[in-house]
Amino acid sequence: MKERKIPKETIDRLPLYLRCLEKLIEDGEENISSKNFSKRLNLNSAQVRKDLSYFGDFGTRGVGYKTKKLASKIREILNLNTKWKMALVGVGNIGSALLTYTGFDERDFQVEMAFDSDPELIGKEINDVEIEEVSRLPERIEAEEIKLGIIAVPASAAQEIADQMVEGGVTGILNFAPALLNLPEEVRLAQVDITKELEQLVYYL
Amino acid sequence: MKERKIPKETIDRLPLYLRCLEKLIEDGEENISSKNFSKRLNLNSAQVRKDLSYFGDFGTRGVGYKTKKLASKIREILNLNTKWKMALVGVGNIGSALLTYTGFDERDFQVEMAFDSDPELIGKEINDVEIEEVSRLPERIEAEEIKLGIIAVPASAAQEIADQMVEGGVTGILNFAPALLNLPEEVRLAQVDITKELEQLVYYL
DNA sequence: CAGTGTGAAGATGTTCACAGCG
DNA sequence: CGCTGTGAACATCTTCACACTG
Repeated sequence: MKERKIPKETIDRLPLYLRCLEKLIEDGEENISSKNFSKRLNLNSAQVRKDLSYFGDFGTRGVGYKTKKLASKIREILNLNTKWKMALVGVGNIGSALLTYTGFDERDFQVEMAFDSDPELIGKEINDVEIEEVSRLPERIEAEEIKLGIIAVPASAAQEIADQMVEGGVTGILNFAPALLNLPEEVRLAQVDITKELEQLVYYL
Repeated sequence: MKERKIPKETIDRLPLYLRCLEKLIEDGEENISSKNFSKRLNLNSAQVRKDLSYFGDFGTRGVGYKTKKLASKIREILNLNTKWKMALVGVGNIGSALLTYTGFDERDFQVEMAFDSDPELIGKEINDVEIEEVSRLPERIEAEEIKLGIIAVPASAAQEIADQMVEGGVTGILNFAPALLNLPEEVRLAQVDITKELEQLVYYL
């Protein structure tokens, strides 16, 4: 293992490796080669080996990678050994879908609190989460030490919410609003932009 | 303008340019320089100029780009001059959020039909769209000449739905299921993978 | 001897720097 | 004179090819 800088593309692929491994483990597979891996994920096998080698020598020459050991290693690399509690802001279409979303691995991610500005919604419960008044956001996430925020408000309100999240001590934001957020250096952003995806998609059609 | 191959990263940025331009137009701005553009989008100004120059010489030296002209040019490049009708499959959390989603520019994208396998849902209407039996999917999208499909079913069912969409003549798929789809060469895929985004995000925290 | 780990080559994307135009 | 458009330099990422090992 070398102390090289890790390409962000490699980080991009780690979740895919992990997902693939978990399927293999379920099927009772004990080992997987980079070749087999690469076939399943439509990658080059050298890519797989290089990606994994950034983090250590996990493989066995002549054999491949042990599925369980590698999965556990990747979970460790990705910081998936604590359950991440998240604060959701904006309980509209997307927000309420996320509150009942079953796609998160419950081991890893959980929406712990939800906020909205609509008085009609305050106090309601969705999936055991009570919707709170958005003005309490910074105070509440600070008190509960929540480090992950999800923004599901209209674009026009997104920056303000982001600022409040940062104020409350969040270090990562998942943003569904089609807005460019200005964040301090140390706060990481992941953007999910459905319209942008569609616009790109139709370019190629 | 050269006949060079256009980087996919450039295509990635076009929707952002467009969104920025539309805001500028709203504000009554007639021109924008690559420098100003780059500040708003956190890019290098040479990047902006290079991206735009792939499609023609849209700028005026000493002045910049005409906001309206450029916006209209980008819409043309992205194929946003027809309204894209979409077929949604899977009216669960995410699916129903998409049916009432107001984030699509209605000029460009519209969910035209929706399908599910749950008999409880068939026949119901959400936002003027009647939910149909998923077995009718290929036939119906072929009849209506729908070219864009949205997959919002569990990962285990995603490939099957994708196949049926292709059978019905879809040429682009937006997939929300955390599954790797196998598609014919000519069908384009856009993937929205919330859990993957979160997993990447926490790597950096 | 099959399959990893990795330098080196190749491909792709970004930034610099400046000629040249309006 | 300011700003575009663009070769050339630079940076990053991917793939090749093979030495080496379990």
